[in-house]
Amino acid sequence: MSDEHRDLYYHAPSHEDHYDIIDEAGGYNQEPPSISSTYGSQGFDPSSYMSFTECLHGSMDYNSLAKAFGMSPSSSEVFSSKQGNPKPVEIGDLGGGGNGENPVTPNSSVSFSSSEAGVEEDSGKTKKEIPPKRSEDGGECSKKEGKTKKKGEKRQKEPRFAFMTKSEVDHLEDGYRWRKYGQKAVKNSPYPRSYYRCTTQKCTVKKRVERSYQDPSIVITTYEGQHNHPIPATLRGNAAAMFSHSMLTPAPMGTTRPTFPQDFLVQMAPHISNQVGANSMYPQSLNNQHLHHQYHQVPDYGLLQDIAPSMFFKQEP
DNA sequence: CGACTTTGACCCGCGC
DNA sequence: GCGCGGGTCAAAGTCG
Repeated sequence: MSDEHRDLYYHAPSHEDHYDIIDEAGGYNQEPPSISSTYGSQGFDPSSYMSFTECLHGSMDYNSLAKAFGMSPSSSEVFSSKQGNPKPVEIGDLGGGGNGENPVTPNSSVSFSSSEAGVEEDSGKTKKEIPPKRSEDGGECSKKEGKTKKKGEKRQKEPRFAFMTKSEVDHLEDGYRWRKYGQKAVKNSPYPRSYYRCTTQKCTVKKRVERSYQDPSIVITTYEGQHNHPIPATLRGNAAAMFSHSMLTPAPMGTTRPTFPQDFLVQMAPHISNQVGANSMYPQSLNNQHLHHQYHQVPDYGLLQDIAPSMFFKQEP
């Protein structure tokens, strides 16, 4: 795919989920980036402003998210802020279907993506997401039944958000409790991908965690679904506050609002690193153990493809 | 003892 | 039809 690096083309497997990855170029080791200048041209709609917390809690819809991202709800785009030269790129499934290649930016620190829920189906892998659960969980159908969903029937796709973070630990604390239910070797990568499920009853949120094979310091975390419950009390202290304050409240007049998802991260970084507070997605531990490592600038967008060719789509089909 | 992790097996969809 | 790869299951092991 070397020639295609510039094209950012990804052969999206039809069965794969598409979601968007937004690479942020905050540059946290320096000073907080100028949010408005970086993405101002992307047409962000302030009214669509929302937080990750909202996303996770289901209080926002994907169209809104997409809107907030400045993209069409049905498209998959990636925005890279390469030095004030934002470039939207479509991307494909980050982990899932993919080929296992780890889409990561060596120099980027936090990026995230999303996909719309229920917009497209997922052919098979998600089947168990709506699972008639298994007996152990309390009376579900047999595993087979769960899998035997009607053939043509499309499974509902859960919304997804993928984050690329620079961290030494694979499993970043995000305020929720997760149970690992699987681990798979990733093709073309020496690092395995771990699968986690929210331990809260009835919460079907899952997340995948994998490490970039190109840059082992980067961890790709993909959230799938939306939490239908608050952050566990024990963790909430740090986790929930941040967003509610820094992200959810309307921007004061004259202040700058982030225009893109990555900006959320950018904006939130200082909060995370300076406050004892966090949000549902980047709570306390991030704050303590990881975030200070996470924000790095993306020097060159092309690099993203070098690193994660499987994840990016060409802008035009 | 409950919660969580590990890990091999299994299932399914897709491409060839 | 077969093989591959991703995703999930579930038994066994580990930990506090």
